[in-house]
Amino acid sequence: MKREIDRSLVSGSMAMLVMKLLEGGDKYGYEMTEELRRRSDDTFHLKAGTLYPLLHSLEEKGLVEAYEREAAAGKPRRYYHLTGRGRLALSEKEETWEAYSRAVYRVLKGVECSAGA
Amino acid sequence: MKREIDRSLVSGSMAMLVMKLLEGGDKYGYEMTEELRRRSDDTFHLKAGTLYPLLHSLEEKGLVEAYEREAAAGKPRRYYHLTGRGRLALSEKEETWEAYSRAVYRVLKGVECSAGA
DNA sequence: TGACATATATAGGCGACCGATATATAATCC
DNA sequence: GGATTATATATCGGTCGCCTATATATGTCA
Repeated sequence: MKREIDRSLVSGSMAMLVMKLLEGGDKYGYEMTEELRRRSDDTFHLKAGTLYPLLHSLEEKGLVEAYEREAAAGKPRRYYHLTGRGRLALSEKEETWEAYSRAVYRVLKGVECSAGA
Repeated sequence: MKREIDRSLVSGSMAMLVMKLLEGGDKYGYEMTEELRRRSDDTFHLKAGTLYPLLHSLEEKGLVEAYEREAAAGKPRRYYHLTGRGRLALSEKEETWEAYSRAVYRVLKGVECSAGA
């Protein structure tokens, strides 16, 4: 079931979603793409070309920390850990998201704010 | 009250919101920025530099039609009308938006899909 | 006269995200 | 043995959404 989402609507929230995944425990990149796809019910297809630069930029900002660990087989994995500042940034982004989606809802459903319409 | 939203989260849905405004009747550009600000409870500050190019592109795609009308005073106003194709595109965008925000909700709230977590 | 609100318009730029491509390792299949 | 696929990370170049800055013209009010 491929419910591919219009890319123009998907912008901006990937950093929040990735950090949200890390809230539940340290993870490596490839794992995140899989988990995001599963948890979003196949809605988000986070690409490698998006994810890895995103993780690097989060690391630069001190929102995540990385460490390498060998896997049972294959290439060693680069795990990411959400820092304290990362948790703070995440909760801010969540608040922002909720305000944003509430506002969209208000416009779409025609809810007027105190002015009865 | 200035609840300015992080721009990186606001991307992508402006075309939908603008068409939604036009669903309630023909409007001119400046009017839309005011109404969007009001209907979103001061969350969306749609700028002229965003709106007018957006309206032009919607017109090119045949989703809206424009006509000029003189105002009681000041510059003549350019009204926009949502076409049939525009209404169709709008309802698609609304569906897309709802699927997207539902998916974000699922990730944020940790709702697993049938796999009990 | 000069500031401000109304009203539309474009150029230039920034940043998010993706496609294409490259890399290395291991398993599977023929 | 060779080809393909899955795992795993990485970068470059490009597209596209939105904004800042700027320009334009008109009317009002101090």
